[in-house]
Amino acid sequence: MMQKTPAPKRVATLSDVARAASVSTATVSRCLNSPERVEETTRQRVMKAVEDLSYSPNYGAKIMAARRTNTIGAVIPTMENSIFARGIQAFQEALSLEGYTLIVASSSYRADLEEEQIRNLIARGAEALLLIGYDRSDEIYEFLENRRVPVVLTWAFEDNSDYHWVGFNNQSAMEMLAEHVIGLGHRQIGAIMADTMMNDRSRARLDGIKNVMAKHNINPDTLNIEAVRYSIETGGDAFEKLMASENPPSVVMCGNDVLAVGAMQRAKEMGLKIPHDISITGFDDIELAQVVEPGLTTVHVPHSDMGRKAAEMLTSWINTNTPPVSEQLDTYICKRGTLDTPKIA
Amino acid sequence: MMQKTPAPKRVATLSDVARAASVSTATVSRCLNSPERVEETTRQRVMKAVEDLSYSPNYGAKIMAARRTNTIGAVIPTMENSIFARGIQAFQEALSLEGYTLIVASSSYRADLEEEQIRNLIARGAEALLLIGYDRSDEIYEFLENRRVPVVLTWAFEDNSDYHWVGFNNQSAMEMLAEHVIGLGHRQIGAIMADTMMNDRSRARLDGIKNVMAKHNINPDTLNIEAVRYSIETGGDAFEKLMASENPPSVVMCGNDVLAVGAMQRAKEMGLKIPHDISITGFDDIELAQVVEPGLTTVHVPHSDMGRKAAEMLTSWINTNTPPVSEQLDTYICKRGTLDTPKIA
DNA sequence: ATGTGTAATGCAAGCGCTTTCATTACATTT
DNA sequence: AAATGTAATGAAAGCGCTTGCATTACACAT
Repeated sequence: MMQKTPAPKRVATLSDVARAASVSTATVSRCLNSPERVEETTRQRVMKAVEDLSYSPNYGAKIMAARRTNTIGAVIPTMENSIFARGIQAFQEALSLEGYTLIVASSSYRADLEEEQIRNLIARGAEALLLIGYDRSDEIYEFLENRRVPVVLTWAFEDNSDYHWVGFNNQSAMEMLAEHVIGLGHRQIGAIMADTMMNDRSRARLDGIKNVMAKHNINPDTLNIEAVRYSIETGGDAFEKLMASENPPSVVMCGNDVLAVGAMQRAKEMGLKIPHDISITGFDDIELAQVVEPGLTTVHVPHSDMGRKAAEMLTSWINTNTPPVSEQLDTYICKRGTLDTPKIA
Repeated sequence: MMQKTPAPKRVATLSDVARAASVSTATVSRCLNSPERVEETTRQRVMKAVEDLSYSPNYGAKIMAARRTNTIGAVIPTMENSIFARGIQAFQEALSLEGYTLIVASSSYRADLEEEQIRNLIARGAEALLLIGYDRSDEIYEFLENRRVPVVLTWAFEDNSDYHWVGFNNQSAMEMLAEHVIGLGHRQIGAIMADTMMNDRSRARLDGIKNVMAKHNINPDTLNIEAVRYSIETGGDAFEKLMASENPPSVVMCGNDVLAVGAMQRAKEMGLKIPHDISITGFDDIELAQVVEPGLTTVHVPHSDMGRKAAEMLTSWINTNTPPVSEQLDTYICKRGTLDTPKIA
């Protein structure tokens, strides 16, 4: 079987089925989409033909004729690590409850690719979109608005915004953590963040740290920042660089858990005891954070809630044609074992 | 903006653009799909109209008219943890190099959902499919064959098979690990596996352990098995159960890394030292495995290679209409710190 | 028998695009 | 000036489906 893919025989269409079952295409269509509207005996005959011919509807034709796709799209920066996994999983579960299908695309944190993916999803018939953060070109927002596409922005939150959000305030979340860190006595702080170009979440988190430093009369310019791509490896490299600087930090605050775990690993390799010799914090509270040792002190983000609520907002928006009200979710500090008072020099 | 979604004004179509630019729809289509075939000045006029109207092609119409989708589908058991993430990421990167788009669906390890998703992807125009393992109904294989859909099976491998594979032999991979484990002196073995119903990988791995036990004259019936869903939590619970049994194992071999990490965590909570008091092994070698402490001894699976090769096979199959030859990839034991000789009772 | 209401079915238009084939416009050759 | 070739464009035929409307079949009431 499948050995030599025989001459590409045409695939069965609705009218093939109709012919085989000696009915009209309309009847076949109804059998498939609203079976109660066709008589039992006819339906059985039709279904048999469907079966025999391995018929499967052509989606293109279907959405064109029906003008509905029941599809919602999401474009996320990456599928590689699990930062977005839990949220998207919850999103998709909630969507399927409402009868929608999710299609996901990833942008590799690149604005141009994201834009392409957005257009792609729309072209593919996505009736609404979940997007991460808000840093993107005016053109694409304009495009979305022209097409009247319901869009909900997640993983961030902004008051008095024209957009619709379900997320959290990255800056104040990080401020909370920074307060805690500085309260513990840390003065020399290092930061490992994602590149802040076109990454509003990362930028907000960084601003959070700086704000709190300023508030406590620590010159924000003394914040030693490494901007890198998200990965365990790069997190480790950044950590090493930070520690090699002339005023090595007593705490390294990381833009997310992946980076933090990379830093932790490298610290261990360098013979540093966490948190005795060096404190490290993360952001996101993904699986990884509770699995490393010691457990990573991080900011807990309500991934599942966010996904679920985003789904509710979007489906209700589609159904009622009324934009939903934005919703701000809470984060909290998840204290585990990587943060302590600074080591006495 | 977006404040109250005004009356759902019709979205621009190709002919709207054509009218706006005073050309025929054919010309607009050519501008978009083979710009070199239309004169510079005309093209500019058309592109301006496209821009002005925020035109975006209707995918349904497009695939219907062009009879091509440039889309390849994959259905994976879960997106939640990162077991499949690296492989799929590589798959998608390789595909996009060839000009294909990937659409992913997940089945939650449920055969019925997987079948639904497969039909869905086909209906949506997937020209080929990547599937995990081979446990699925005859009907769906028949369906796929009738429709002449190129399908490559991954994460497993079988010789002399009618299907096309790019993967590895789960059983012999696990046998290799079991040999090592038993060679270290372990006799009382525990296993935490995914439910083996409709999960060929899990079944093969389990068989691997039993085989090697038999070979070394250890009664395979003494293998203490816990079958659970994949998660850290359930892995921990299973571990606890295993240790509470009357002949607690000196080593717990887990069906994958997620389970193993769960077991490790619980072991620590129970005050057990790894690997001194208890040895634990995993399977997959995902990120998690190198991050826990001690590092998890596990079977390394060539995720990225598998994804990349699967993409090559599928695109070449589509292009040449010739099924590719299957490819078996190697796994190896990744020795880290969770496996040692059994503790002397 | 005839009339009426209802459920089952068919007819055919049209969804928005691509593509073949024909036409037109223009440059080049004779 | 006529003939020829070439590049740019347009006309129109579908692609496979849904669905509004028309038709038919049949049960029941008159």
